[in-house]
Amino acid sequence: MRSDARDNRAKIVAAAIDIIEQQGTMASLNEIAKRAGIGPGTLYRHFPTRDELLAEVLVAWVARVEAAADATVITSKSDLVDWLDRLALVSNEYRGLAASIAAVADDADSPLQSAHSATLRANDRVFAQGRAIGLFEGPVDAGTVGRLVTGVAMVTEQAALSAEQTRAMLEVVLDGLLVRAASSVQS
Amino acid sequence: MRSDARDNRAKIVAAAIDIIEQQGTMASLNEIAKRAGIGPGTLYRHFPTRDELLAEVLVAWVARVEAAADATVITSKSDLVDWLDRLALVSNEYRGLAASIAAVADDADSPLQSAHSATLRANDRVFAQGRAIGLFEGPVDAGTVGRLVTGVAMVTEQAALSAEQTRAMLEVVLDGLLVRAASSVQS
DNA sequence: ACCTGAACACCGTTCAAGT
DNA sequence: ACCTGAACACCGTTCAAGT
Repeated sequence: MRSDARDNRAKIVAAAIDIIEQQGTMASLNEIAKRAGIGPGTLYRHFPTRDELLAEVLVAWVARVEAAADATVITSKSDLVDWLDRLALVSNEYRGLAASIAAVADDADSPLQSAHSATLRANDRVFAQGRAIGLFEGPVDAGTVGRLVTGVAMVTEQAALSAEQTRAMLEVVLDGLLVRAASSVQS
Repeated sequence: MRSDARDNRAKIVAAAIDIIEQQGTMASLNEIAKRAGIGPGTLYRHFPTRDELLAEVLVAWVARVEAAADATVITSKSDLVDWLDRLALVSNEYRGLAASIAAVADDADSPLQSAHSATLRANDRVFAQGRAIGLFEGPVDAGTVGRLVTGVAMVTEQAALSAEQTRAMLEVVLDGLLVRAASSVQS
């Protein structure tokens, strides 16, 4: 890789982080190119699809999601709600992010796959803690949980819901999960 | 209203129904105008915003939602899941519909408000049946239910989920609602 | 090998000019 | 009073021409 190419690539990613932070995952690629000080063709040369660029922008995000899961200690049911809440929040860290990741759920070859599977794994680990301390016993389908949280994140963004409205949904979701997994703790 | 104006309005709505059925709520307005055989300016004269046009397209849809609620008889918990399933399906009748309606949730003056409140009322009536036959006793927040179903509908579309995956989410949601409303029926 | 930027076919939206 | 359709500022995307 030539040094000017390497420089340009870095400039594109920096500009993308900047602009996607402000405008969301659907931000104009031409605008990102302009902000990076390069021609649109150069952006396409380095990132033939929007998702490839987005994947690069999300590298730090994925790390943060995994760190959040690692830092989470579950000692009660409300800790699990807190976790789901945090996950929904993080899924909306950039506008359109939840939708961008959801759109890729069944495409194993997508450059965004690591972002998608990172949230699944994070969820899995946290729920494993819940099981370990006896909050429930039966199986909890990680896919269903992930999809529910994504759905909650998507409405939250689209309808500009308050934190309380979002949490109310997640409490319902968690209660549903716990009943179905034969929770030993009620209410 | 002049007769040519009335004709044009009807042609626009017919074209909009056609094209929105195929392409979803975000279909190109210029394309709708072209299909209607009129200039784009004429479309904007009759429908200054996309939502005003969409509201017209949804008149029949709203009637169908209310008819569906009227035709629904709840005799068991699984009937309620069936209802939620039906509501999610109907929310995705046009691509982008769930999102279009959600975006308008807190705007009482939106032309789409009748579409939004129709789903809320429909839900309310069906859940009232559930309460009447003793499936639960406590209050169920219609807003929370509506948002959850919308969220489920949105992920379903975005991630191209199967009917089974969607239903799995709705079963969790309903169980959560019932626990929180002090259900007298378990599993 | 890589970059530029004009060009293409589209958007939504407006508005002078027509009838 | 209503309609037309060219025009504007934008998209995403491509590709000849440059270095």
